[in-house]
Amino acid sequence: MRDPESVLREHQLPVTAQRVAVLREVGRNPHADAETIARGVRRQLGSISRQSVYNVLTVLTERGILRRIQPADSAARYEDRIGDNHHHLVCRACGHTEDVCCAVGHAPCLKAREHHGFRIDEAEVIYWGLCPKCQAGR
Amino acid sequence: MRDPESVLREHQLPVTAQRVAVLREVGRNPHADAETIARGVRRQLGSISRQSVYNVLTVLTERGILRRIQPADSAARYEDRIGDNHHHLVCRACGHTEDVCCAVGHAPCLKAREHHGFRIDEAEVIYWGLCPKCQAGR
DNA sequence: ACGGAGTTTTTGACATTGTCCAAATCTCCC
DNA sequence: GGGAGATTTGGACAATGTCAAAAACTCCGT
Repeated sequence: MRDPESVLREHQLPVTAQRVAVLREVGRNPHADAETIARGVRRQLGSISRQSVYNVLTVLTERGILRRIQPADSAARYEDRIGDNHHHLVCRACGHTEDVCCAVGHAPCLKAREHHGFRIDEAEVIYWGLCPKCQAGR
Repeated sequence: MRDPESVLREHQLPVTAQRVAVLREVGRNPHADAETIARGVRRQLGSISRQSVYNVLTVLTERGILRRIQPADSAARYEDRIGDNHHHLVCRACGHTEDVCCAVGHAPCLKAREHHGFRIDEAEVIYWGLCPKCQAGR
């Protein structure tokens, strides 16, 4: 991701130390959850409130600067790779997550055969399995 | 789903009033969450503890009698339609969920283009959109 | 039927993840 | 530098689960 401060200015968002630090953390640490991001920000700034982490993540997600993913059995995770509609590979054992390219490239990338009258805007795909480390571990 | 008591016996699970009632509720009410199931069971039996609902749902899921789905922003939901690897259509506004047939029919139904060494066993697909009612509501 | 081993259910505390609200603080613009 | 408006903070609260130990129950053999 580009320089956090510029990103914020481009989106007409006031630049605060908390926002800059959160953006930096997400950039360094893709698929991190709120708590992990908070710890990273505390290393940068000394402290940040839990609520601010959530505020910042929510605003950045609403503006499309970050993307939120919420695989089963884990807290919400955030990433700054956005706009390419990629999918995720999640380890059932340790939760480790990798990006995988979408077959089609734009959302919604899959067509449901029946839609029951829904207006569909996204097809979310999560591949579940065991990562190399957890395969070896047993 | 078939008669709950027979299902339990076939799986060599002790038959208890709680298990029978939970199975019946899930059958009547696909995609219900634990709390909704608990309310339904209470109408049948008078009472059930929260923990028992979780115990029963966990056991039945482990045995493959039920399937658990966990879309973002909602509690875990359960269904008794299993084995056909179908996917889900979820309304962003009200959470209403419909089943949609899988294009391929067996898991994993999609191939990731890269797998990063993962051993993949399932491709989970959720289509997000607005259900007919929520489209009309605005 | 009855007894008893082993499982299930219950109860209540606790954990995690997140939201609500009001007060204090900060950013940006003039 | 001042001030309006947005952001951050702190603390309470909510939802969804899990843990552990005691009580109750199911099933099987007799």
